[in-house]
Order: sequence, then structure tokens, then C-alpha cells
Amino acid sequence: MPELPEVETIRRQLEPALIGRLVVDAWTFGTPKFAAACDIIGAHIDAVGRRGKYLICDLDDDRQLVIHLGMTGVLRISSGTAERDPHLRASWTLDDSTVVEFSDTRRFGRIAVVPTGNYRTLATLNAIGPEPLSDDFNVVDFHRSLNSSNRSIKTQLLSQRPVAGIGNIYADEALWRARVHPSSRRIGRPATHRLHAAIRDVLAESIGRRGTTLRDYRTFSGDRGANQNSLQVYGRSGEPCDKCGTELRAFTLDARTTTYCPRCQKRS
DNA sequence: GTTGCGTCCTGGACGC
DNA sequence: TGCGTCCAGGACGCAA
Repeated sequence: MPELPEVETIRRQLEPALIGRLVVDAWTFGTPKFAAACDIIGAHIDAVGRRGKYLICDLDDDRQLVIHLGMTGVLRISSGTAERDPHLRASWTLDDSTVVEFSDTRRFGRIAVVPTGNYRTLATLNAIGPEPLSDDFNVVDFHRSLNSSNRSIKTQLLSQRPVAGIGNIYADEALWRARVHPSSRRIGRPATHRLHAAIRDVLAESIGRRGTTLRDYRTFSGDRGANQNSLQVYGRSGEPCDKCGTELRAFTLDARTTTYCPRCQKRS
């Protein structure tokens, strides 16, 4: 499932292929979620950016192409083979004959075209928090944001409001590193400092490994990420904690599987 | 405004 | 072997 490190890895590889290119043709799967792909025919791509898990391409007509990869979305250059991908949801043909494809098995992804900076139709992006690896992500605001709601800490991280780009994998990993129980509804300053640092660390390390591939995720060049070999809690329920040896446990929080160490992550 | 829940969606795992 | 059921989860809409 593409989270910030996976989307950033794709963005870095996508950028040189798209910058300055003219979109001469487009195709889309017949559902409204992907229909906007065809709206950018005739536009040049000026920049390839990212906010949280959203890829955002600046167009030369004061609009932006916004792509969310959902759970299983993959962007790639068309192989040109005759065998059609049954999960292809959109494709763009560029003026150098490159064909960029968006494949999404579970159709949780989304494509939108909006006036630059106007994200009113994308509620999560419109209210998204600071980029975790930027200077905008500071401990004071993070602490205030986490304690402004009565929801659990993990639920808030997944909401994208306190900080952008965190999904289920990196939420579990960061909370474990920071020794914060996922269900905690209040967090003190020391724990906020630990969580702030842990979020930065797990994301930066995963970007360095080109993301986490559990099943579907591939980089733009079709490679698997390598961070799945370094996960310390996610998907490891029943295995011993790397810190204390206690058996890791899993439970469901907001319909998402949550793995934690009952000894290292005491509920506050 | 906040919170919680249902829905979307498909392939793999598993049990019978 | 074939069938049915369950599970995974990000974003969004809706109701309370």
C-alpha cells in the first residue's frame, strides 16, 4: 500500500520522464474516479510534486493533476506488449511517444484535475498536515494537534491532519519506536518528541530503501522496494519484540490491523 | 465541528 | 477440485 516513502520513490523516478512533456492523448477506465485523466490532453507538465501520499503534477494552464494510488495503484511506462493489463485504469501518451500507465487492482486510487492549489473537492488533501521531513513539521504544533482531539493517536496519524503521509505500516512502526500505545488518547511532550523523531526516521529510512513492497507496490521502474525486510512490528504479530522479546500482539483499531508490543507500548 | 461507521473493490488464503 | 467466506485497508460520505 503506497504511503509517503513509496509515493516519493515513484515521484523521483517519474519526474524526469514527465517534466516538459506535452500530453497528446489519454485513456481512462469507465468510472468517475479515474475519468479526469482525459482532462489534461493538450497540457504541458511543468513539475511533478507530492503532498503526503498524493502525487501532484503542475500543468502549464494553472491546473494540477492529482493522483492518489490508493491501496494497489501502480504507475509505470507501458511495456508495449499486446497483452492488456485487466487492472489498467488510465494511461497518458506523451509527445515523445512514451505511454504512462496507471494500474489499480482494487480501484481504491483516484485521479483528479483541479485549479492550482484548490483542493476543495479532495477533503483529505485540503486539510492535510505538514510534510514530515520538512521544517514545517515541528514538535510544538504536532503536540497541540494530537491533543486537540479525543481520538486515538493512531487514528489521528491516519487522518493525515497532524502530519502528512502516514499509513498503517508506518504508523505502527513509528508508534513502536516511540513507545506510544496506538490507542492512547493523550500524549505528553516527551512522548511527542519521541514520536516526532520516530516518524521522521522510519519515513527517511524507507525512502532510502525505495519503500515497502508487501504485495502490489512497485517503483516506477518496476522494482520492489526493500523496506519490508526492515519492518519491526507491522505484520509481525506473534513474533518477539526486537527490543524486549515480548510477543507482539495485534488488534483492530478503526478497522485496521494494529500491531504493537504490550510491554514497550504501555497505554497512557 | 467531531466522531464513528459503512462502502468501495479484488485477489489470496483458508476451510469444507 | 470447486465453492463460499473472510481479510486486507485509504478515502470519502453520511448520520448522530
